[in-house]
Amino acid sequence: MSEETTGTRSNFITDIIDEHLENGRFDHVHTRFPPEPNGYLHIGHAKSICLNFGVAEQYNGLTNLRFDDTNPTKEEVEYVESIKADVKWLGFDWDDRLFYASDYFDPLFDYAIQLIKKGKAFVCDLSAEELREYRGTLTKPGRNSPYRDRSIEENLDLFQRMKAGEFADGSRTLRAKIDMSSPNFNMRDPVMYRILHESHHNTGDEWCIYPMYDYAHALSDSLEHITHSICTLEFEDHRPLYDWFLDQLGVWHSQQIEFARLDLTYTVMSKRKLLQLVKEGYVSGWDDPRMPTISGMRRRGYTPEAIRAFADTIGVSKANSMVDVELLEHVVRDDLNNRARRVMAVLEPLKVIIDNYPEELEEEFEVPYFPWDRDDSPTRMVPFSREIYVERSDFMEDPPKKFYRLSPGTEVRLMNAYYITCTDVIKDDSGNVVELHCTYDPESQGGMSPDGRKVRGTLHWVSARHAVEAECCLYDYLFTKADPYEVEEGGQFTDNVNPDSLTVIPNAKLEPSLRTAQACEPFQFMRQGYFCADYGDSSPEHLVFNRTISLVDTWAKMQKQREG
RNA sequence: UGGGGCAUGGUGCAACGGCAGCACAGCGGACUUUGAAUCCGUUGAUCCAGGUUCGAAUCCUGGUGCCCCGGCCA
Repeated sequence: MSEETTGTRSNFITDIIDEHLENGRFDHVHTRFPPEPNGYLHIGHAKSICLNFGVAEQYNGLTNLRFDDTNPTKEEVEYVESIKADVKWLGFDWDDRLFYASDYFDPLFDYAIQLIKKGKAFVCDLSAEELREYRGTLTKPGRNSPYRDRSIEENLDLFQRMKAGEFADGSRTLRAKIDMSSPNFNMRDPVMYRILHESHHNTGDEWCIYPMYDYAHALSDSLEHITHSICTLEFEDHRPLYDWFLDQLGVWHSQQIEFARLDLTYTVMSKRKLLQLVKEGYVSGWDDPRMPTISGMRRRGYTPEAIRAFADTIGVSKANSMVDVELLEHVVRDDLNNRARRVMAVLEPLKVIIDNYPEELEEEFEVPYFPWDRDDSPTRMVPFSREIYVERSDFMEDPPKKFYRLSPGTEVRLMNAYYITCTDVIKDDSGNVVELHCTYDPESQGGMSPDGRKVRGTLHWVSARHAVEAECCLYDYLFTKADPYEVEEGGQFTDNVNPDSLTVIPNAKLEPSLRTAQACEPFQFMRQGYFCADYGDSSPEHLVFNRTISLVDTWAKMQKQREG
């Protein structure tokens, strides 16, 4: 039923929800997307966003955006702004339900008092190192803190004074009183509050004690009456603690559900690692088009629809897996194929002089942007003249078999213009081809000849006199290894950074219509790939285009196979 | 036997006791004013061993492999 209306497949999460709806555990669906504002969102977060918003939509439910901002040492407003922008850009709407865990510091404090009064929490004076020692090991149970049996009154007093700022960072914590012999570390009297004399991006200096994730998250979900709290696999062990807090307090009890995070080949997906790439200058910033961040992908020319289609395609499960980046690329190409205007641009120009074309003559051809829909497509005028540029790789003096492009004596079609035949090859002293001379067939205007003779090769071109120059950035994978973490002894993932991930072409030749391209507006440079003007660096005076992704290149693949 | 989780073509996801299917990748072909797109065809999988059953990817038992957990991070 829900499948037909949204196109979303069912999965183990919708199975759980269906069960809850049937057995009456819940009568509606309310999810949340809870990022910590300590970095920019990446494609892995996009999966989670699509999941949370998608599942809610599927059940006519709601989704909150909540910033999980309980650690002021890592969080910044720059990040909250970028996260809001990214979620919006992806096409999701939290309406007026924008929350911060830090909005709940007061009620969270009150809940902590309640737990103390119930004898379920205590102030502990153990140092961090001592606490680690008391916690035990994987196989050995922990030991009770010597402060575990403080009176409720003393705990209340101490906790208030922690809040009042009487104690130094790290000198005391508030801990839940659970079970130091639990095989699950999260239940060995976990820390609920730590002292941090640190300014918070949202609450400023109002607080010097901050709640820990497990405590804050469970209760934030509860306060917002979230039904299904969807998170990643590593929190599976935390669920008993999540449940414990809510049970002890007897409050609204959300169901935590864990799924496998996204892992992509040739990509790192941890905010810490991405931050390192930014800080150490491997990329120009969080929104560098090579980054797997949502802002990087946006800048590169991916559309929100493509990213959502990708999330849809990969599905969701509990199995750790590594998605092949080619799947992402396929979805991006598929999306762009349907929306990108077709234009002509020459990346590596080779001058062609058409000897029998009149020197002063200029023609303009009206060319549709969507060639498969000639009648209804918008068009633009493309100028033609005696000297044009073609792609250097479209000429070979000594071509192999099945090379359908230009070579001495062969005839090819200039897309939407004329047939030309190469008559002469001009080289410099070192033997490099610098210029081609051709003749054209005036009868073949528009790219068809009246005699119907077949011309196999079709080339894109740009009139030299009218060409607009642009910088073009071509991107390759940021890493040379499918798994960037596969390193030599003592190495680290940055050893696998691809030194050729960015190729800048300083002066590509574009057809003049591209002068007015809008940032992020998708174009297909025919026979090359999808490109868009860079929203940061491009201007009418200095055009900069990013290659979003190349076209599938069967010819290049054949060549490679021949070599290998 | 510390605890928790996961195993289906090369990759990701379905099949919920009844013919193992979809997408990507691969391979072959058609078409083509993009060596793109499109269209058609096609190779290829249930971790292992037992058991229950007329029938098991699915249920049971025992193995094996991989992932997560000893922050006052999230």
